[in-house]
Amino acid sequence: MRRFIACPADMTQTERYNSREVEPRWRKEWEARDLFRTQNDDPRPKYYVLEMFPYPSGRIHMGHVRNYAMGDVVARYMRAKGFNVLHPMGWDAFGLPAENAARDNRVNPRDWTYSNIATMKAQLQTMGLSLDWSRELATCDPSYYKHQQKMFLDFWKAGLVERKSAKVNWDPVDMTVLANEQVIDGRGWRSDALVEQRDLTQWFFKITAMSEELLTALDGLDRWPDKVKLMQRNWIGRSDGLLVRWALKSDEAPPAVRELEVFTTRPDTIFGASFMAISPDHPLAKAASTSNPDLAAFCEACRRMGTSVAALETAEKVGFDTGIRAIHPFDPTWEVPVYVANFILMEYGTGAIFGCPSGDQRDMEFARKYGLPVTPVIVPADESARAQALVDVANAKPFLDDGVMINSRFLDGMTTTEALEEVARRLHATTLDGKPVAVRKVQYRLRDWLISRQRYWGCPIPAIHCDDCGVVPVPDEALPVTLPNDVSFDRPGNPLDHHPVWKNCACAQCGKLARRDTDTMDTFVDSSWYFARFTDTENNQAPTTLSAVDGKSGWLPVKQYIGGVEHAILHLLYSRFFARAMKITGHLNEVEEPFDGMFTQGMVVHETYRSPDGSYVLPSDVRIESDGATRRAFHIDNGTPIEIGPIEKMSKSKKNVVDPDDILASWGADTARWFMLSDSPPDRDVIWSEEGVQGAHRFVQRIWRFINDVAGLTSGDGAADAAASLQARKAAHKALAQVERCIEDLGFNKAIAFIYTLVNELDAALKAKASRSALADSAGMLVQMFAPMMPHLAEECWRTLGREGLAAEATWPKVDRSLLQEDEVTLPVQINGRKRAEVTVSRSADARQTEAAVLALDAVQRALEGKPVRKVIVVPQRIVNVVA
RNA sequence: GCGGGCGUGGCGGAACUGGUAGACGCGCUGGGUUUAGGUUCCAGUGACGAAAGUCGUGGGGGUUCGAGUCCCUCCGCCCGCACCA
Repeated sequence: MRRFIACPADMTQTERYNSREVEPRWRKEWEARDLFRTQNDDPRPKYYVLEMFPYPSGRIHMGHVRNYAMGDVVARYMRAKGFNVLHPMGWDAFGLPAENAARDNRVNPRDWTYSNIATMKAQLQTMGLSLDWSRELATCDPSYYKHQQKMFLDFWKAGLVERKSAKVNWDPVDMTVLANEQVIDGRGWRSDALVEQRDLTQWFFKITAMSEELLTALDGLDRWPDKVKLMQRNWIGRSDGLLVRWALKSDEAPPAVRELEVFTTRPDTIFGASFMAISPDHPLAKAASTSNPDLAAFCEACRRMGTSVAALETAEKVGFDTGIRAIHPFDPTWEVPVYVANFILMEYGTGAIFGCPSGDQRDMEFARKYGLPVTPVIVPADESARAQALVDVANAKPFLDDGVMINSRFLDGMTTTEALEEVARRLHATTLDGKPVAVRKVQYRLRDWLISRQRYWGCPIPAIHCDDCGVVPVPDEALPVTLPNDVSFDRPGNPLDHHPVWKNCACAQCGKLARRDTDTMDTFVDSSWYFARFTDTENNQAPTTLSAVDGKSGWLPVKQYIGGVEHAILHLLYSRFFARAMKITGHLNEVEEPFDGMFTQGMVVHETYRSPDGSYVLPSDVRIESDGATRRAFHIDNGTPIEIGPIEKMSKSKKNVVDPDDILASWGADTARWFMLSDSPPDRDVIWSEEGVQGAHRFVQRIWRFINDVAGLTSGDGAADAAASLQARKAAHKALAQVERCIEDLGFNKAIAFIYTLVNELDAALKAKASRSALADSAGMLVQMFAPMMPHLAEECWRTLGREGLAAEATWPKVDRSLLQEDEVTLPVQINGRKRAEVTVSRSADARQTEAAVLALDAVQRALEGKPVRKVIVVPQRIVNVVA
């Protein structure tokens, strides 16, 4: 409760704002009124705002605080604007850390996960987020994953699921598939065992069937960051080229193999071709290996090199001449050697290329290494640059730009673009075995999504393996296939596979004893549709309720999605695929793009601290002293000097972390939220600093004092200063217009800057004896403007001002445009582009009147020094420039 | 290597379609009040200069009455992809 103490200076003094007492009180009030529960049948227009749901790792971190503070501003603002806002929260609850915890601490993964969820939910609730907790979900709950299994089956029926063989990294000791990043120098990161390349039969979602669709639809995502769209474009990686078939010389090629098909985007360089290169996994390489033990050994060596990032970067380009010769499509006498090369990927194109050393760095290296000819075929269009380009090619520097063709027979003299068309046309017109030598082909980098994981803590794949019937889907009515609880992590490998009885089941087709699929789904599947699940309130029969999920009465697409840029490709691309797949299988009505607006927020970064021995020190163990320009750090316990290091992403290893619990407990949620939003543009990194939080906290106190001063005003409006009153109202409406615009653009830092300005102006109006009513009205608007960022303080101020109801329920005020118009405007006056004076004219003054007023100014005449005025440029409401 | 972004005071950053550069905050300086559970108020704070003024948005050039903003060029930093044919 606030209390006033009489003060000698005839001012009131307000007790300091106590967030510890105030914040829980208002949260209880919101909860008691069930304020943030969203009804699907609410007639107001719908607005769906969503932040990426967290993985229940144990505790929230400051990145969560930032992410959810932003989303909450949008949610509260749109609610005040009259929308029916959906703002839910859930848990991305499957994943490996739970299994690691189980192994290391002998806890059950489910117990570990749910206990983390309880902790983190309490933390989030302390933030005062306006979330509809009635829709909370956890992806590890059978009530969630049963729907996912149903959709898997529907996707399967629709031909969107495929079980096929793929090349994977297999760790023979841990008996599991490893991601490329987990293979270090060809060895498993845990076991140190040599990783084998294995062809395993795995489950895939056929995302490549939608490559073109996923690519072109990016153009329609106006409210996505360009950066994210670009990353997705590159990831999908469309290349337009030709498939060209080269005949093989019959005496060297294996029997029955008569041709080699290559994919190329540069057929114009075909006369610069000096070798063919094929993947060690290419059928031709395999066929040729049978009669050539050295080649077989070479291919085997290539396979063993692994696919780790390190291996690929350091691997030298090596090849093996198969002795086979290919015949140039335009010259039957021109023979080109066929090499097996370690850098050719079987997964891309046809697993075979022709190499043109003069136009490609990699081909150049290869040609130099094996003494293959280097024929320049393109030179710069600019003749003066040609000689140098030829010297460069001779010196092993390929020419990569477009230009003019040389050494290319019928192409000579054409531009690169012309040559491309001409070659394509001629290759198409040429036949080999009665068919055109070349056809156009669009190739994508995107691969099918491998969703099989040999893990326990994931969504079981609802499939049955029967010796007689093959792979059989689990019938819908047998769902969910639930995870057993009694699993052991004593042995390496998949606990589901080791479970004594779980995998035994009856075949859904023939009824004979069969085995469950023991793989679980990639956890990215779980997060690819949770936003749709949130739209459902009680229906437990189907993954979505069509009337609620999208279309006229539904929620999707999410109007504003907020999360880290690290999901730019994986999660956001998978979700786009899922929405399309869900539409095909009838789980969505019409939506194909799940997220209408996407925003990627920056990280929370912090200074690093190190003791003299080099070890990192937590910020909470450091005391900072500053004398003038320099800041020094000392250990809080023993006073040892601490070195202040660079500002980096918060990480446990560098110990530059602050615990949200500590921040929320000592400063309060509003201060933490305010600082998170105020200090940097939301898409950039924000530096967490003690000084910064203090500044935010000072502002909280300042608002509290100001509101109490206004609430405590007793003087009637009669004694008020009319000009100050008008100023207060103008300031409030001016700020309101700005804050609105900024919040809608997600420019929270700018919105906050305008709120600061408003407080400065209202403080001045208070001192200038503005009327009680003007101040109270303006202060009310101020409270509404910061309510989305600091909801608890807003409630307390709202009540102090004696306003009805809750700030969280108040309708957003309307900007009074008439108050934004000034009767007189002050314009800067430039002489020859340099500011020399200012002129104040009536708002309605036309250019002639303004010009006359400007030329009458002493300062202008002085600056002109008697020179004649050649021209006067008057930009209404902006500026005047006198040209002399 | 390819693609993208950015470069503004001591710091974080403002500046909508070219129109008073540095809003707002942090920090700092000086002063007042009070005194300590993260005080508050006033004044100042781009550089140089006593001042009028001059110079200032990574460097150089250009377009324009006028450029942080547009164009060319160079430099630096950050991010993404990386043997993709």
